[in-house]
Amino acid sequence: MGNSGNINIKELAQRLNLSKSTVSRAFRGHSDINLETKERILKVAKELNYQPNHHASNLRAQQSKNIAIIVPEIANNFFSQAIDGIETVARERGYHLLIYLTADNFESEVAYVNDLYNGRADGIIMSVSGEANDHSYMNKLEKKHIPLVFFDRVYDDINTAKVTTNDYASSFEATMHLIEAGCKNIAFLVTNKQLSIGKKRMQGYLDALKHSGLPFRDELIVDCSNDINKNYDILTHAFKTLAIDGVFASVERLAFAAYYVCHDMNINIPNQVKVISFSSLEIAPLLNPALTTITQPAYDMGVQAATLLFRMFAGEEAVNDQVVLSSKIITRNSTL
Amino acid sequence: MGNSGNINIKELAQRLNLSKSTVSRAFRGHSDINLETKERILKVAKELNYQPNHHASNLRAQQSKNIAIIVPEIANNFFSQAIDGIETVARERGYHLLIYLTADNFESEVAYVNDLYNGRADGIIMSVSGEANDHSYMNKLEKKHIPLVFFDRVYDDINTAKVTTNDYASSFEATMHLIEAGCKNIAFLVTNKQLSIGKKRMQGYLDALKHSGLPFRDELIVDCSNDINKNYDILTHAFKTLAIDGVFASVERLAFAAYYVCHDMNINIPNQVKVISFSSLEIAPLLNPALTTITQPAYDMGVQAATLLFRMFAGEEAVNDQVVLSSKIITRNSTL
DNA sequence: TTGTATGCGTTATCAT
DNA sequence: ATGATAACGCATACAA
Repeated sequence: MGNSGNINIKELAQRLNLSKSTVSRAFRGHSDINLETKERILKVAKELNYQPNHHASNLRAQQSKNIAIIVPEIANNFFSQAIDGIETVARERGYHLLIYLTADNFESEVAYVNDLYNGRADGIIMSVSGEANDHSYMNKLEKKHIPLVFFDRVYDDINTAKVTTNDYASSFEATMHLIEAGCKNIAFLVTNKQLSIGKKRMQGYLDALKHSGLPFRDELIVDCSNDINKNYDILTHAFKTLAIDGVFASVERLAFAAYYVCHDMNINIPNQVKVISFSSLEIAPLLNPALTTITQPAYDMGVQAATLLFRMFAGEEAVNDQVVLSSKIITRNSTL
Repeated sequence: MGNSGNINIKELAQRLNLSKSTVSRAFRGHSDINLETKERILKVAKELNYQPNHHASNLRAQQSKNIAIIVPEIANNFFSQAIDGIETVARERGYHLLIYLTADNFESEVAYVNDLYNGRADGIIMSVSGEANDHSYMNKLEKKHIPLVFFDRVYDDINTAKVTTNDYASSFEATMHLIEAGCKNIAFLVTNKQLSIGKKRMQGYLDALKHSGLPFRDELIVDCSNDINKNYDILTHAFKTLAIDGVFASVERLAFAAYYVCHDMNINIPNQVKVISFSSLEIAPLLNPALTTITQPAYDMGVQAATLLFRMFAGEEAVNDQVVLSSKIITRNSTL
């Protein structure tokens, strides 16, 4: 038997009475090779379960056919749908997907990126962690010629391709929607005010208030955490003290927290408080009450991000490409 | 400048006036090396962004430090939570995660598995596609010494480590719950009757009927698809014709479909129809009405699956390990 | 059309 | 403690 099941090109060539090069040619597209020889090789290869070793091939080719996806979390409607989109494009092109979860931890993010300088991935698609820090470390990627595409949550100061949605405009619109529904004390729920995405959404909120002549109250910007229990407490306190009659959640998770709190405090949605939220939840209509959402084209964003990355692989200077897709506000009972 | 940003061990050694071997030693744990030399090497390496090439290292070591995860879909509460669990364990051990989505397509599954014989991954964690077919092709993995762990959706005839939940028992219990709530005509919603997981859950349903002396009606086994519109039609027809007063959804998605249909047909849940479902939805309490669920420990299953895989990496004969975790029935308003 | 030889970047063995 | 060298498995340039 020998080392059963670990046949390499050399052994295969011996069994076929051919040279390694000829066998190799059978597996590559180009290079001349006799059709019959090729078929004979492939047939035996299949029988013996031979496949060219990935590391050896890639060491020569200096590429991995891997794409690294770095996201804060995966158990999240938005990100899982986006990954789905990336997968569709990557699979078409024969690329593989590596997944990294930062849990919004900046150190993890840095560690992952640093771990990708070694050829494990040919490119990176990333939605950045929530923490505000020095991210110049990312510039090293450029030096290594590893293409990078940001999506949704981006670092504005890093010069690379980006796929985002019209956060400012839809936030403005969402806030106007609440105002038109009669809300006067609208809370804006954020997880991280510093993050560019939080800023843009907040700016839309602020400008809508101003546009409508409503006063801005700093307390109504409710800075939440990633901890579900803490958020419950934060929101409970907010509802107790702020006379809130409208909630704009910049992130799905915070809308759910608001639902739980309102339920427990016997606050009726939408009669006493109206709620709108960024959300990719497909069953938003099934909630009690059905949630009015600003729905981002998550899947499509993934497709676009992957497409940009492949453009960069092809040598096109896509670094400056900024794709902006539109979110859609879907009105449901929570803002009736 | 030269080929900027693509420094290798040879160049690094030259700049340091050292040999490749010494530089290499600085990066590996073992082998003797002068501490000062080591620090000097690491310092310069960091400055130049040098990292040992992944393909070269792995070609030598004959391993990739990659784990392949093959699942039907990722935009799914259960699977994304399970992946989260796998990630936690894998990250701890310095392993990377490759993700493959089969969309319940058997050909894709086969293609992916076949694509993993080449060293790209050291092991596979898999939840199988829904189609019933000949899966003996998987035995090749064993020959290649690529450890395999199934979770949740398994092929019973493939002899390898498995992580599942007590599907039969919890299905029995779930059905009993409906019966005790007064249901007489309980529909069982499946996506694929052939798949082992569907069978086990169905058996629990059947035995509970028998146990309670309720008649079994074949029409009440409602075979659904993966297409959301088709399911809507199938269920609408079922509700129109079968006098259903209870629904047991073997899969989350089908419970949602039932919710939509009931809403549109003005069927009140739980007054006219009670609904229970396998589900990993974290916001089940927020649904209208709150959904009674059989909740699988998704995250934990991922952790267990990964742990088993590492045990196999370590050479332990875990092939026969069958971990069975318990699901939990959480009663909510949909079965009140 | 096929074979020979070299190098991809690393690490382990053996020498010094 | 450090250096020279072979080998991991493959794919190409060149020779035949």
